[in-house]
Amino acid sequence: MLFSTKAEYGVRLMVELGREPGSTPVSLSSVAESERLPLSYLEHLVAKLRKAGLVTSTRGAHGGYRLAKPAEEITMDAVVEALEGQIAPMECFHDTPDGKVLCSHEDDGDRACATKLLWTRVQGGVTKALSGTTLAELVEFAGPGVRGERQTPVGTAA
Amino acid sequence: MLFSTKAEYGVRLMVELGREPGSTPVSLSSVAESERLPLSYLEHLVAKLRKAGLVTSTRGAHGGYRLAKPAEEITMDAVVEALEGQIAPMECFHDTPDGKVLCSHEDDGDRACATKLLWTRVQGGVTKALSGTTLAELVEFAGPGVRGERQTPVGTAA
DNA sequence: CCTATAACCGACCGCTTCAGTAGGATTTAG
DNA sequence: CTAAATCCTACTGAAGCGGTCGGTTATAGG
Repeated sequence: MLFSTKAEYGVRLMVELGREPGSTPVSLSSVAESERLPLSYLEHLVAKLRKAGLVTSTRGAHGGYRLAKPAEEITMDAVVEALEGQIAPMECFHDTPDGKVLCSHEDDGDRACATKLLWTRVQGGVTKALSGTTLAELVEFAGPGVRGERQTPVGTAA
Repeated sequence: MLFSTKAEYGVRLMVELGREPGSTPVSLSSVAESERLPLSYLEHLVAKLRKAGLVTSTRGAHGGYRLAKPAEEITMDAVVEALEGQIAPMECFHDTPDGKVLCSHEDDGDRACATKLLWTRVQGGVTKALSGTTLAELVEFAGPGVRGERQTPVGTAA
């Protein structure tokens, strides 16, 4: 498996938040219920999302979480990276702040690391897929939620 | 990390075999030495490659491993899959024999799984990168090996 | 003020995988 | 016969995964 359920659950959580009109915060427990996921585990995941600046929280009664910016401006590479950590195909594969790709085995004399070409291509494929997908797309793809905000019900004739 | 060192080591091993003219088998110990990898660990990896039909072995003294087919005909998706197992972005994500993509959460009523769109794209990006790369490309990219078969030394003027 | 509801935080736990080691059995060239 | 090699199984320490638990803080409503 390329990713763990942290990415799966976390993305589902983000979609759930993205469904909400905007101003009203959504409680984790309601997300846990509608997605049938353990609340206490979601707490860990949402903490990562918050630290990454993707969601904001309001504490106390009637509190909950909201998207930090509109769903159209949230690309999934940021979301997945917040949840899973740096996305690289291989341990020896860091991309530096300035966008370069490094491989720890580069010092093997002058010859290039045999696998670098392959991992670079894989890296490219993944990041392209992730950064080319916005949260808004997923929200629309998922359709209306379990909760009852059924305006313009998708799937039925207008 | 998307992949473990099993893929890294295994690919390096394949490249090492791909460097050889063809008929003479390469012993694992020589691969282990030139790639500076633990021999006994390579044994596990090469077993997977052999079971996947990517390499053939000859036992006994002067034995070793050879590619089962020319490097141009070996695509890296087969190699990585042999080493890492089924390549899917997410646990709930199987591709059936007939090429379809399945998601375990499909039964959540009639609405599609929110994350399916995302994982499908990631899957596509990865498999495209892997299946679009042949072992021959990597062998050429890596340049001449540590062993002394220096005909047409790359990097020096002809 | 009290209480219910919520976000926060850290410790813990069983399980699986990873990376590697160890020891042996079998095959084969010289 | 012996050295070199593949082959096979079992084991191990460390880390991550998926999840639980208990407790602290903050806040809206009565």
